[in-house]
Amino acid sequence: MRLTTKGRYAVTAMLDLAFHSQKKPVTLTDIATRQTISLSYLEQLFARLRKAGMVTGVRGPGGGYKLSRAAIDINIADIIAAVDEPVDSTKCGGKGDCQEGQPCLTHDLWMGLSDQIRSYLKGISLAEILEREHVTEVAQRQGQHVEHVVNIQKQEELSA
Amino acid sequence: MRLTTKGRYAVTAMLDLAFHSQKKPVTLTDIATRQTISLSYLEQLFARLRKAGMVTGVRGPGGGYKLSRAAIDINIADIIAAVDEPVDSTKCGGKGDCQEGQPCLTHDLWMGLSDQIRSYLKGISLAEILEREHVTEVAQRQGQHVEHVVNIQKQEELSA
DNA sequence: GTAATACTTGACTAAAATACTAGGTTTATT
DNA sequence: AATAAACCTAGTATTTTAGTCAAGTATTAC
Repeated sequence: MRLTTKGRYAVTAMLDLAFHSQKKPVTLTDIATRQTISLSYLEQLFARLRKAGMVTGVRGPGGGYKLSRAAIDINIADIIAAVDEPVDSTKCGGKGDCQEGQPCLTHDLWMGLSDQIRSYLKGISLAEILEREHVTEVAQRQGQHVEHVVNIQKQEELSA
Repeated sequence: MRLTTKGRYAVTAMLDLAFHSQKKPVTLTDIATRQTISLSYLEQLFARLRKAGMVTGVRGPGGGYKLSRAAIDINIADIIAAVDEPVDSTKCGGKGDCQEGQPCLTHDLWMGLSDQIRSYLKGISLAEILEREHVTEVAQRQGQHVEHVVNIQKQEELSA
């Protein structure tokens, strides 16, 4: 499990999508504008997210992207895994037969830690982040849409 | 908080150091050999770890590196922070005044998540990882100390 | 059907990070 | 003095990141 800016872009875009695609699909142009990410870079990321089955593209005028599942069923670990190249972090190809068994000692240690982080991020859904952060932070700053937010959360609870 | 191969190398090296520096200092050459990391790369990493006050260098023959504190007082987040360049992940320099307040929405969301990961990793010490992983995995492979392992496992079961 | 809008694909690139190489200088032990 | 080790500095090849650019294909409103 790696945590890079690429993964951050993906999570950021997915959060934006989860927040804005309640009614109609959201265009990548919109996300690119709001999050100041280049459109083509977003296209690359969303191609992977689509292959991973997390988003659905709607073509034609009025189209865009929407989440394939409810926001509560999409976790952070899957988003990051979708856009990241899977790197083989072991030098022995996972066979555990480095010289004298020792070098793989810390490989195992690290991978155990990595798994912990992964399962931790698996336990966090888009919906949870929006719930947790959004209402307190953003609605305050924007000073509006508070009722709207609350309504959306209720809808999500029903569909979950 | 980023999680890259650089951080993994640092954690790996620190785990190796924690494991092998019980009595005398450990040379970077030893770590480089065991973990198949280039010596000079290790030197770069340990220069940062030393500046962060996590390791102490002992010069001269018989010298090497040792932990500055007990392994239980060194956490993973600090190790990664020590070797990583701090990147400003906000486009507005943390001032929160991107256009119309919107772009910083997801910045905040992500940084909240990043803080969660950081505090999670802050709660994991080198000593804990060694305890948790080491005995079961490595000793088995080495084909010795089995009784010792069994005893420790029983202790873990009791404490679990 | 045409046009508008959206998504797809592939080639390319500048900049940064990664991992390493080489060569030195101190410092302390023997 | 010789040696072993940390410590320092600079450079460098490779890979990844974070895009850009160009030319498509697909869908729907009209």
